[in-house]
Amino acid sequence: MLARERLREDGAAVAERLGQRGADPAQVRRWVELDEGWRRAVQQAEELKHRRNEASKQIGQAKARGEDAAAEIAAVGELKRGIEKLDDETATLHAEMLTIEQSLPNLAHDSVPVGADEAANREESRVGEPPRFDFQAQAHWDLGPALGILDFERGAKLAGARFTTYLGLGARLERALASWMLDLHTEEHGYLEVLPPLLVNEDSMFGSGQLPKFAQDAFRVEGHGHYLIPTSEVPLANLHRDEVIEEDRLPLRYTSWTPCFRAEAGSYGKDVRGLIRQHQFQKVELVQYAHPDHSYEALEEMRSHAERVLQLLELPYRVVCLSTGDMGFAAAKTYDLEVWLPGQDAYREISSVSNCEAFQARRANLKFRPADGGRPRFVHTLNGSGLAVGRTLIALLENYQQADGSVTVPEVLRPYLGGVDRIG
RNA sequence: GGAGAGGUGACCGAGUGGCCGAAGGUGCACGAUUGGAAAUCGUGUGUAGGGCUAAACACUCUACCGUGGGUUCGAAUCCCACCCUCUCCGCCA
Repeated sequence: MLARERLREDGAAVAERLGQRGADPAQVRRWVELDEGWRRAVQQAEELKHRRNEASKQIGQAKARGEDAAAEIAAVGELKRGIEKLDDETATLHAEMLTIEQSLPNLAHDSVPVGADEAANREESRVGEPPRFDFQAQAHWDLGPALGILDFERGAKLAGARFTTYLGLGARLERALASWMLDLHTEEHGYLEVLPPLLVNEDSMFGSGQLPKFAQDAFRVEGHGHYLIPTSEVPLANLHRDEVIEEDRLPLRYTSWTPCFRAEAGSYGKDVRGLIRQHQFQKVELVQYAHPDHSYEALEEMRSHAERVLQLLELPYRVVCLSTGDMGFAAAKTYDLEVWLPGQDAYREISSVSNCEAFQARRANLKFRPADGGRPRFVHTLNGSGLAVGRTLIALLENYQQADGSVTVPEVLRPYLGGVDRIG
């Protein structure tokens, strides 16, 4: 959520900037209107409550003296009706304000390119050379089944479209990748490994921004009110919900390897083949709670942590700064890492690293107490994939494929695969 | 799932209708004391929202004692529902 003071004092500018993100500027204007009415009503209601409280005090004292207070009690009845009416009014106005606030996306950072969609994204850098094959490169959806390590038909049989079953070295490679990534982030990048609940409550989904607006994207467990996490960003960003962190503990860095579940509503016909877009996939996630003054340094740092994974795997990739129109709801600035996929002859997203500034912190009430003893302030939260494991496996299969259909295993992973250096 | 106990400020803990935003203690901050420290003494120490203000934790009002409703002139305190924690039983990886 955005800061209310921001909407109040700078409504016109906010409306314009949110318009660049595809939000409806009229919503902001409506909010400003509601806010004026709400504050007026709150003021009146509080005035009446003050009078009621005073009168009640008088009544109490009169009764203590043994006097009859029937007349005073009758007079308070009048106030009560006024309070009730004003309370109803404020509640109605406030409810609509909340609906709007909760549906407004974050404001983009000044350095973000302005544009309607991914066409306006800005390429920041390219690292590594796409491999040249002297044979016809295959896509992972051909390589995997041929090697007997991915089974799309049986995934579909067991669960339906967008589900896959991994077998043998496929399953093991996925596990090895995740395990290696976690070790890298915990041992070299300073993250604390977390194994969180995979089902979370509504408050958690609200805190990180999935609810209420994107309910259709999530799987909800019927009869329990729990949601399957769409990313471990959700539990990690809610870890300190309603807490005040001492400043000297910042930044807090967490990493987690979990399955992620996404309904993929509205993605019909997109990436229907292969592992790219699944209802269930695994991801190693990075989350930081940073001091507001240092969150953009933290963003660059976190991006480098994700890049490191690709560099060590020697996978070619590029870095893209998402435009205002392509960014996610909670983000103020996002870098996507896109890995080269020879089977598709294209760069595809394998990691997304964002600074949400105080957007999630306001929703989840994440604060820190300044070292100078001042009042608690909102932290900045950052999240990034480090990396999407399934997509990393795709990238390995496609980039490391050989003419005979086998796949070599990158050096760094071999210890995690019991020394196996080739699949197939 | 069954039975019981309990949820109060950073923490412990008192409080069964008004004088309670909340005793007392611990912690923390500042001050006194000291050569310095400990001990001791004093003062202060919640969050959110509104108003006022150039701005402000300066002032003022409102709300908050697990959550949401209700009763009452008045609720931490009474009533209802729900959530969570703990203990025992059952079940179970």
